Amino acid sequence: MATQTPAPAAGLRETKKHETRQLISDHATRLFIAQGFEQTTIAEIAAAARVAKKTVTNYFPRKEDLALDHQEEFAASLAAAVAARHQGESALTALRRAFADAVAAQDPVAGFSGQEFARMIADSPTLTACLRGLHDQREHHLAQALADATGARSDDITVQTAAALLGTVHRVLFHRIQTLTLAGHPDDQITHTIAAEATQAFDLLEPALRDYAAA
Amino acid sequence: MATQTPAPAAGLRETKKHETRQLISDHATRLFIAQGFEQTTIAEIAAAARVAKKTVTNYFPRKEDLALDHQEEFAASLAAAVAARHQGESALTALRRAFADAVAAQDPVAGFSGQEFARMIADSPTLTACLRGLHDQREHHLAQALADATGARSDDITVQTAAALLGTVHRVLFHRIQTLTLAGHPDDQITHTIAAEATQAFDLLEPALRDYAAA
DNA sequence: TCGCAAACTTGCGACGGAGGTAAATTTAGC
DNA sequence: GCTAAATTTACCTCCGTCGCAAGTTTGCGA
Repeated sequence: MATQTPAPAAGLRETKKHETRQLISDHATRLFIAQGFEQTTIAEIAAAARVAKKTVTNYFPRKEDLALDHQEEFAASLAAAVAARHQGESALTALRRAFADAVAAQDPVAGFSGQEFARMIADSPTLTACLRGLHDQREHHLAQALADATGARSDDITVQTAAALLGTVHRVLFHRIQTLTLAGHPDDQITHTIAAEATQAFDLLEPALRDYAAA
Repeated sequence: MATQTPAPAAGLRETKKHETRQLISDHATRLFIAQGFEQTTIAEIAAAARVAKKTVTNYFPRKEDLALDHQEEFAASLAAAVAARHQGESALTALRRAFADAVAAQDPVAGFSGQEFARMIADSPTLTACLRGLHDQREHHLAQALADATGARSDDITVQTAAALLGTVHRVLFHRIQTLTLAGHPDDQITHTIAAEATQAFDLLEPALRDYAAA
């Protein structure tokens, strides 16, 4: 009886691990938003969460990891959209749809992160640099997905350029959402504004990439 | 006679300052290339140049500044090309010309930095992140130049998108030159290869931006 | 024309925070 | 209880920043 471990979820150990991680993350975001990212030390976060400093850096190797969550999901989002495109749909069309859906859902991954969060990022050079890196990773993953879709090599100049242009439009719109959020616009208004601007921006790429990577 | 100071250059102080700066910079690049960026400490550089640690960080606030020179020139290059465009020439055409010229001249600012230097950057996450930041600054300056040229606001979505797309093509080609350099291709061959690829890449933007910001 | 003192700049040692290693201690799972 | 993993503790290096001393330029008066 006592040895019947597998049934109740995934063991106490795993549970506590996730709890600790969440505990640290929660205290971190709270302190970051309250005092700013650069102004908050890892020691403070550890003290607030009642754990050792090493435990913090164990779960989150870099300080930025404490602030920016869902990095993997973000980096993979564009590649996933291309991989999941409909029959006969081009990469551009799939990415238009993916963006429109994310905006309609006011997805944090698209840039709807809340005003305080946007302020935290904007005020921290470290975090803006980190965000740039994430956009870059996202572009690389997209290039890989386009290479898979077209049969070309991922370092082919056409693939690279297509991925860069598509990723760039997403990046510009992401920043636009951030800027509007920072300026205090309500999410519903942003959703409306961005929809029109996205059409405009993506339309620029239509002649260049209309049929690129059509399934 | 002895009091005739103004004629010989710009004073003893300025001279020594530049000498010290150059001395530090030279030792830094030598060590970086020899052992890698991350593996070289500021203390080592200071010891090699026979100055105090603080003197190094005084001339070069961040460690990256020791490796990446001509940052201002790089960041301003695209904006300058647009500002100096010919009569009736569009921004796209001006930037095509600027890139072609830089490639023909094998300009370091376009990516012709030498194999060892390219290796140093590629091997260092810090430096690649810094380079991303420079591309970003370059895009911002370009957006400002486009805003000036068209009379629009620099945070206008059209300006932002145009700057991003144009900057992106330059960025992709820059990385391409770096990659080829890293792979050991001689500069003359790269020049030839890149010329064709640049035509291809810029052509993608022709339908979108053919007459944008035409003077 | 000359000297002199105030203001600025350069160089220096010391400190705080991020990130990492190694060993000791606790705690889940068997 | 025993093994293994997680957490803690202590310690270290290195980057980047903060007061302090020394030297140089400049403004002013003689």
